[in-house]
Amino acid sequence: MDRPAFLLSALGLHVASDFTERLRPFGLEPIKFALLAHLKSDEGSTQQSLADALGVHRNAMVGLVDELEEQELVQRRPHPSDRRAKALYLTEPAHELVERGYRVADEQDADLLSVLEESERPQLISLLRRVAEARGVNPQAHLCMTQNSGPVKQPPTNRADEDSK
Amino acid sequence: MDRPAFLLSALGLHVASDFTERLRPFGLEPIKFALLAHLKSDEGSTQQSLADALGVHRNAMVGLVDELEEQELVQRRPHPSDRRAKALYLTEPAHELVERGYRVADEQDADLLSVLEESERPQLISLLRRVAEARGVNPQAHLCMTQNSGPVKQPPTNRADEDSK
DNA sequence: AAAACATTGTCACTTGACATGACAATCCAG
DNA sequence: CTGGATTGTCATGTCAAGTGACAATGTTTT
Repeated sequence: MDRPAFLLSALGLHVASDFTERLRPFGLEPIKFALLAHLKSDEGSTQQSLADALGVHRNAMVGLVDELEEQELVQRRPHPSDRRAKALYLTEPAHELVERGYRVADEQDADLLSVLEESERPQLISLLRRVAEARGVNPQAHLCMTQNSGPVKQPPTNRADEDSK
Repeated sequence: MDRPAFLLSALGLHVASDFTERLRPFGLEPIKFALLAHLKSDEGSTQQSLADALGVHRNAMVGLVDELEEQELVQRRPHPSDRRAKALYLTEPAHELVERGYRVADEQDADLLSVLEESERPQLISLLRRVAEARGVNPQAHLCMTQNSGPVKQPPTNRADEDSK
């Protein structure tokens, strides 16, 4: 079975599930890691804007933030300019946790590429990036790991509209 | 974000979801396509052996076969040598449907690789295959698309047990 | 300013997938 | 023949994800 789609799908599932396991010892799920990482580079943002950035529904953010707040990783503070919204902030432990999460990701990448020659690694990355770009793949939708955000938006097939079809 | 794990996960999700959509017009879900395809190359097998091959639970096969039987794509016949088991067979329409499913997969592969130069396509496939092989990725677990079959079994990291860790 | 409408965070509810456990029928080992 | 395993089936329980509604607040229109 040398079908690239097969390979990509199977590898993607493996990688996602593997990442989940690697994060588990830290009491962190991928989506929560993504949330914290986003927050770290954009503190004070609202639940809504974070939800948009992560591709999850506003309603789902409530439970997510509830749990992270209970773990003392984020704080809900009143938003300075909008009394409807909550401004989210990381605690100090959360900052460290995000760093560790990135290190986990680094390790996974290293393990993944360990079978390849040094020169092949950037090749693979480049090929993947080009395919992902061409297909309009959302670069962070993978952390949701749950449902997919609806049907795949079809990029115009790239080849000048295909022969017969 | 040039992390290969990120890219693979995101691309895998895209590809899986895309395949689901491409199959939808035929009234077929990926897991059912996999089931029919397996059956085509191994007619008369039991639900149990098919379940093992596809990585789904025996209980789940019941509903799957129920629906496929209702669509007149498979038949349950008494197993010749084991009166507990059912032997599964494809109907004629199902044979054609599997062919069409393979053609859909071919089209998806072509679309996926269409951004790459001719010479790069086998490169990507080869790199993916090697990584998948090294990580012990089950070549067809991707069609389940639902949950993952538990924690990823860790291949021995490939590099002579890593420095410090 | 008032009224109409949109947005934010929250909650209750429904839906559907998935795993678990039990069961009868049948097979197989001793 | 008896005890234990296997096959297909069903009835559950559990849990996540989506939907709709809501109060509070912000924004736009008149």
